[in-house]
Amino acid sequence: MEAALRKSVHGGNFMKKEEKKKSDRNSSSGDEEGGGSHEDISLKVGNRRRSEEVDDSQKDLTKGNHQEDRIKSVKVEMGEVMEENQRLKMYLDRIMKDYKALQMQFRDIVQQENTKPSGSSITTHHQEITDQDSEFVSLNDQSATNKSSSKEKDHEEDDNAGANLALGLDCKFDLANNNNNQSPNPSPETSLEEVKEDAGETWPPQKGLNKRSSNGGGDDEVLSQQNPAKRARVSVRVRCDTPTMNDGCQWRKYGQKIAKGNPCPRAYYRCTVAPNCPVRKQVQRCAEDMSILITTYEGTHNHTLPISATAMASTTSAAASMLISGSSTSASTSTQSSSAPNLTSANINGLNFYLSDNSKPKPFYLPNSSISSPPNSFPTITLDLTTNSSNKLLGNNLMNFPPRSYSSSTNLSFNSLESNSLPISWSNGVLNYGNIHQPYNNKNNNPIINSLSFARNPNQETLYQSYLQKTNNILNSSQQQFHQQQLPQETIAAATKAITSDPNFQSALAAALSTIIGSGNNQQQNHNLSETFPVLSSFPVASTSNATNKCAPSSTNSQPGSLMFLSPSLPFSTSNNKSTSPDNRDQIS
DNA sequence: CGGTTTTGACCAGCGC
DNA sequence: GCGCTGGTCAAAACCG
Repeated sequence: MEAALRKSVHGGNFMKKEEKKKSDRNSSSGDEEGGGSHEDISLKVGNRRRSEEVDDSQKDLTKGNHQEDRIKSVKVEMGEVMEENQRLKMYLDRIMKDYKALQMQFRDIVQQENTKPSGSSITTHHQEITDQDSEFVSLNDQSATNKSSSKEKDHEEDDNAGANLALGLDCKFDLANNNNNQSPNPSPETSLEEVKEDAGETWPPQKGLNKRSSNGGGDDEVLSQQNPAKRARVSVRVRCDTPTMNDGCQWRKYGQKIAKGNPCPRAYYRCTVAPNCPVRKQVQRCAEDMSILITTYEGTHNHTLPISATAMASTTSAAASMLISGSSTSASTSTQSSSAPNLTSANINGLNFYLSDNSKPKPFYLPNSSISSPPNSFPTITLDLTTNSSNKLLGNNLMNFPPRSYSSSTNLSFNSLESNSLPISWSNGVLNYGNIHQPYNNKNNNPIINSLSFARNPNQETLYQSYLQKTNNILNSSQQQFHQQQLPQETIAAATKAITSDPNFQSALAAALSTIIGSGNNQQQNHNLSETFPVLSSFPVASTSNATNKCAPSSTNSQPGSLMFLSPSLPFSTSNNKSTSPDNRDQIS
């Protein structure tokens, strides 16, 4: 009975679909006869329609009529294809131009950084960018700052193999040194320490950490150096059904507590990648929406991060940097009225972060975030990755994300950059790295096979380094040519840093380009892309296939005439990153 | 057996 | 001072 019902329903649907298809076919063929242009029709739709046209044409042939119609339709079809071709070429040209311009700008920035005296205060926007850059480095890899030289020697091989490349700005510094052969400018170590002191970013358990001296002095020493007023937290909201998200790090649960106002327990984790790593995180389900996982990071890793962990670290570090720099900058912008929120800005890793009132532009890449400084608490920036923002890219503009606030805090919105900005799409708050779907396997803690889609293997790193050298040569020869492009300096600087300093961004670019070029034969496309953009060959170009990210439900439907990046994927997986899931036993109702 | 999780207890900050 | 709350500790339990 039930089966019969279902069958009938199915049949009904099928009939409806068939009818609709027919009507579509008729209407489309009518369009063809009208010779109308189909600017906004995507490849997919176009292909389907073309195949249907072929069917129609065959029917026509069987009737012995309309041979001319068929020729006509084929001509129209060819016209469409050519149009699409032109459009794609145009996109590719634009991307190429931007790409090269960004490379050039990046080189300029590197040179400027090399000649810039360290420790100066933020006075101009550009300098702000570079300062934030340093901050980003420090937040990501404090091994450079905290670890003694002996330890660095111990991990020299590891660093050479992966760390430098894994961490965006390390890569950048290497690039600067390799390419320019210039004397070590303010070494990363130097600038990093400054920034680190500035940020006060390592975990200083604000309350009662020192109360138990038996714990050992490792953390206490760190804690005593912290500036409690400047501890930043980065909260990441992710919609996922797994107990915790895999951000690439190893965590050990050390506590669980029922927090007020939330029936779900809050779990406390501590980073166990390094014995004395001060980084901790709290994981809690959102009370309003149990499907939302809120992960709050605090502190800075004092060790080299696994490649798989750099994405999340970059994201959170950038956000934390923004938060910290925002507060410091706002302190300096005393001309603003006290009633209105000060305009604060930062640029971390190529991301423009602005804290501003409503009258100010708010260029942001991240679709949803907010910053809050609740009384008696630490400044916290929240990255809301739960909403499915439009991934559309229209022309050169990045998308406008509507601000979304979920706390009584300063809202951050994301406006498009100026034209000529990178056509990189952020989806769900994080740069869309494509959609390589790795089966979860972290038992061996292998960063390569970890869930992050942009992990590289050593060979790719070698390729990348060789590419960097190549790139520099190309840049030298083409610098003049591209200097003629009058692109907004700040925009380019931001985008340049984003693309050059963070391999993740490069992977994203690869994914974006492969998506732009087409969704047909991905491997072929990626191969071609790699030829066009050698840097892309250094990274595992994120597949744009329709693999799904467990935590980021696919929200993309290719739309006609728009450049779409496929399924949003986070720079981390939401599957458990440990063989024994920390939260498997959570009493999350 | 070693690493991780669980869970009750402890402590400090804060508001009343 | 007292109670509440958040954060942490550490012994026991658990797991591969």
